[in-house]
Amino acid sequence: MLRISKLTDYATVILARLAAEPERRFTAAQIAADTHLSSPTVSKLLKQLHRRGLVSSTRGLHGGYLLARSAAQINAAQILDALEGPVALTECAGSESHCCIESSCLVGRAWQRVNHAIRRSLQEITLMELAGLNGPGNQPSPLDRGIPVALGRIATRAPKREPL
Amino acid sequence: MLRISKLTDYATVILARLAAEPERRFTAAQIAADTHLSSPTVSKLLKQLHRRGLVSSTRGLHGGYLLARSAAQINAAQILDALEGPVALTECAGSESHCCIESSCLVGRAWQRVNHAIRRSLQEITLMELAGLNGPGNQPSPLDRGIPVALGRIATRAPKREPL
DNA sequence: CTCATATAGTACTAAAATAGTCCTACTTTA
DNA sequence: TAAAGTAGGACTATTTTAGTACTATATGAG
Repeated sequence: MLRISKLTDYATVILARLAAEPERRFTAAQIAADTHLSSPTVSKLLKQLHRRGLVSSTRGLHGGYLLARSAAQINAAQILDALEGPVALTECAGSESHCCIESSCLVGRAWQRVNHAIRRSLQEITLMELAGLNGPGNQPSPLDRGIPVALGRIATRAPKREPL
Repeated sequence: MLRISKLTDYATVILARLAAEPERRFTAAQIAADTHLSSPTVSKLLKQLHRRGLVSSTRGLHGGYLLARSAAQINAAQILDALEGPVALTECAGSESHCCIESSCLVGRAWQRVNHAIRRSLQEITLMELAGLNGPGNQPSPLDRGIPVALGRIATRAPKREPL
């Protein structure tokens, strides 16, 4: 029903690998071998992750990649954003009038709120949790707190359905 | 970042239109005119919604479509399911061993939980809310209750990443 | 200073999912 | 029995996604 792209999934796998050994500098080839992903794909993703500031890189001999900050400071929303950009559940790009009638745009508004709710929940999920690195303590996830969605009554005037 | 397909969005628009006048029987052409969607697309979607039991249909002269049950009894998860089927955030179809290493599948497991959390939140959202039909009372949405995600520690044995 | 080993960036190709259209068959009622 | 409607499937085009290849640039070792 809701999907993330394969590449985003791969990126999470790659980040999880880096998170498992935060001190170690990995070459793209090493990660490819560890994750069984194709090496060009891994390179491509690491480049993208670097551009978005999730990993830091060193060029040249003995170069490689490193998590830019600790796994606890990286969350799922950031990973999604890095790979897929700020795309929303629905896209009603640009003009607000020729795509749908007023009632339909109210629907769009509702989706947008759902979108925000999901996004908030994604922000609560750290890479540490995604990577299963919660430590031996089995402490409860911060996600056990609830996520309010607050989809109350919607304004009468049709608002623009804009990306997240 | 997360997307639903255009068709699913359209379907919501169509359902919202039906919900606005629950007594009235709409022809596909009428809905198309109201929503400014193309008539073949509307027909296609209504057929699909009928097959999934969200709308009831009457054939022949003066036939048309009607919401199968009240807008309060239809939720967003049902709509998504009807249109997109039980697809999950990640798809690690079938075999569990040749797609990724153990740690990566732990990642998959985490996505699955996120998936469930999102799904639960979607189930809380009724068509009434999506259509902005909460009535003049401006009563708070049932979604103001929190949604626990419960992404705690994950098992060590790599589980299969299966669809929702 | 030069070579080997890495990342960085860009462009291209192939495959798959999505969106949209068309056509034919069946049903009901006037 | 004809008109107005839904039901269903097949087909096409478009877009997105995934994957590959190639070139440039940076770094450190000998």
